[in-house]
Amino acid sequence: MAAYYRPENFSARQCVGYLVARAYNLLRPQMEAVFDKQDLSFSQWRVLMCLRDGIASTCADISREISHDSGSLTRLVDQLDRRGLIRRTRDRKDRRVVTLALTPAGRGAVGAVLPNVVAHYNDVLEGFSASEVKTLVALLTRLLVRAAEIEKSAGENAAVNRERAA
Amino acid sequence: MAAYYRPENFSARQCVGYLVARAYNLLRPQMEAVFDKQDLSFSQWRVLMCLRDGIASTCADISREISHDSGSLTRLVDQLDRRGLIRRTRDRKDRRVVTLALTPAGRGAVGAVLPNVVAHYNDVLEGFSASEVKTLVALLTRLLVRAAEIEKSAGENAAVNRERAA
DNA sequence: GAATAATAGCTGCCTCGGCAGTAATTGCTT
DNA sequence: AAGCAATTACTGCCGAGGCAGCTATTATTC
Repeated sequence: MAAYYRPENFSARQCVGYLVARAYNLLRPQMEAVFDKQDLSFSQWRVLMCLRDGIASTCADISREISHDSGSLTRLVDQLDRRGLIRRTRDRKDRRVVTLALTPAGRGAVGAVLPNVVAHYNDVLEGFSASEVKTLVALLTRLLVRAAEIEKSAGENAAVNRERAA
Repeated sequence: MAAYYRPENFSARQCVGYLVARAYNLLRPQMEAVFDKQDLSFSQWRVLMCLRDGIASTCADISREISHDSGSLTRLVDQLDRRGLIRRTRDRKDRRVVTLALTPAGRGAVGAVLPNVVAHYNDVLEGFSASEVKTLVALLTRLLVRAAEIEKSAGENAAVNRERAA
């Protein structure tokens, strides 16, 4: 695309980033309320979903998936481990890696909250047709992929700069 | 809509909330990097944009717009005020209210960063047609409106419960 | 094969932002 | 008119999460 936004006619309310931030800031506390009964946080839930859906199974992969730094993830994993919802296993082949897995209790917790999560998202999507939701999901996914690309190339540039400085 | 999601076939990657969170977590640090040169934070930027676009002009309205609590907003306003980017004025009609306005310096700061902001968002939207962006903006806006409705009714329910408890 | 780089996970430290509580002001009720 | 509820802005307090630094392990390079 040539260039959708221009400085002359830029307005926050038409800006994808502004809207995403606003949506996140509205949805997140609502999700926290949904998880409150089960004593879970939204971030913990995201970790559980990564494991349940097979999106990622090591600390490093999960931290990339949910954009948390590795330190923050260690603490999240600590909490879930302490409550017996997940299990840590040191990898045999690569002994740096800790592989995570849902325990039966963890699967149970997910099953217990899932109906409430589903109900809330359906509530938020009231008035949307199925095809509209599909479109939204598809567009957000594309945005995501692109943003991750930018992230990655920014990291590489930083590495190059570090090298130049040395 | 009947019910888009169901517990049986729910997957995180197809979930609007999961995608919004991921998008936010990717976009936000990128925006922080854009503002870094001007010593602005993304949150400060959002306040400035509210004022520039006439979205809101009091602490209370801005705090609702960006979903920050009033305490957090006070501190954001402190920072911007201290740097001379905005001006606080106690309202004459309603003396509880503090009305905010951009100073010339504030307008200058916005103008200085705006091209970089625009450039970054265009970068993120590479590969999107203009109509796709319009669709995404429209769908996100509808999601937002609905989420705000839920937020509001949740607050009313809480008030009712408080009353019942009393 | 030794040296260097890169990656995984972990630990202090610090900032941002949410929560609860406060004072001042206004609106509502009766 | 008077008291009660609601709203605005502000202040301590605390937790979540980012950053820098660390060790252990693996990959790369010479």
